Amino acid sequence: MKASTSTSKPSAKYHHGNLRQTLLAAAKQMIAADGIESLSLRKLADKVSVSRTAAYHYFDDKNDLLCAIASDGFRQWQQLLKQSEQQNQTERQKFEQYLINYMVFATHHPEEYELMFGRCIWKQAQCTEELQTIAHGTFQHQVEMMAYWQSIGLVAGDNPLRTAQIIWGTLHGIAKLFIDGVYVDDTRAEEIVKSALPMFLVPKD
Amino acid sequence: MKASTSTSKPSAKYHHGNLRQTLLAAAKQMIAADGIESLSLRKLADKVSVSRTAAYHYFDDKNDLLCAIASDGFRQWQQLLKQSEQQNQTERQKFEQYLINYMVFATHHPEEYELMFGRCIWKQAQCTEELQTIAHGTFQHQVEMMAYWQSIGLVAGDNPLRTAQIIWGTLHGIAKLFIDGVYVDDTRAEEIVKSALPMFLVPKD
DNA sequence: GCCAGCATTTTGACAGTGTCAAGATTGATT
DNA sequence: AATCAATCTTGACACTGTCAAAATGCTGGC
Repeated sequence: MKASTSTSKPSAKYHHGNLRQTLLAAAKQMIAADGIESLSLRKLADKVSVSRTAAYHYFDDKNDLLCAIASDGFRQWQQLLKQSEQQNQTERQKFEQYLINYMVFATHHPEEYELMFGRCIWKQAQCTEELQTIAHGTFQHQVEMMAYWQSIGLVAGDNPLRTAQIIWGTLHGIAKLFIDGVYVDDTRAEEIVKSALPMFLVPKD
Repeated sequence: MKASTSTSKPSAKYHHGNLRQTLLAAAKQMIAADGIESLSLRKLADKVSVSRTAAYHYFDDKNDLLCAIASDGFRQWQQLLKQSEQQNQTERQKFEQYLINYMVFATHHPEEYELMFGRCIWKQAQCTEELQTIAHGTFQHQVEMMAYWQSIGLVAGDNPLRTAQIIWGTLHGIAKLFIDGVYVDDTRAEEIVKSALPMFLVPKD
């Protein structure tokens, strides 16, 4: 199979041309609008004006499609991290920025975040090899960053892995309580994270 | 063979007698075994040897049944808290015990925990008035305890609500990462929480 | 040109789901 | 014993994911 370097024209022909991408885009749009659980392959097919089972030529099953969306989410998150790391700031600022980035990403892409880190894929279904790989890479990177910040005396704690787990847990927990609608007050997730920040740092004085 | 041997009353009568309780018990057992999403009203009805729609006489719909299970979960959690609070320990010990209790409850009743705090009910569907009430009470209690520990100089921070949100977020996040299978290493959730504990406390010296 | 072969898409079908409406059964009350 | 309300069952419908087989259109070899 070859990557079609053809003219990317959205024609409504029998052979769609780039159905895989179209499906992914439409699916993302639909879960952003109505949530993961209200996405059905049939509604998706309808939206793209294609038959019910057309998607099965590009995805093994529904789970495979969701995994693909999650993988895209990880790529997006990695790119955002990359951009942010390039700005030259103090390490303290970078750490704070990382926490805020995490929160902003999670709350701005709640459904994709759920796919990336939620039970839907990780517990219930088995995840694609691609997803497994890219997710693991992201986790690894996360731990390494935490370990670094710890090594330079910015972040408290003596066990890097343990500390990374706790900090990530905190971010994840706050994000999920917001996303799932348990925290519904007007408090912004960002502010909560800023409040939590000193907890993680080595005492200054 | 039927599963009716588990219950002490193998009454296969038309009028079941205590179908509501039987349904709840069987449903809990099923979600504990195979997860929330693989619970169907029809399989549940089968297990209890009753017709497909019998449950509709006691529950508005599937969501209503799940809400009832979640409510029971909150009652169970409240009871566990009560027991634990009666033991006379130092406040510091009580705080630690609270964190551990939370983690043990979450990891020992993962599916019920998901119903209590997860998206399934809080985001996707609307929750029962009963659930709303009991859950709100639990949250309130949680915040009050945190505020108290903060007021006596045990827990750090000057904004009780904010601090409660963060600590709860941390617990929730770590719990969910374990429950959803993102944290799969042999590290025990309890130990992670114990590591996190000093983060929350006012520095000793 | 044309036709075989292949990738792509569709149609048909099936089992499973939640849920509503209407009927059947039973225990209790008059 | 007849009636009634609570309880449970049957029938039906729309919706879901997914498989097998058929249909369609593109492309390369003659």
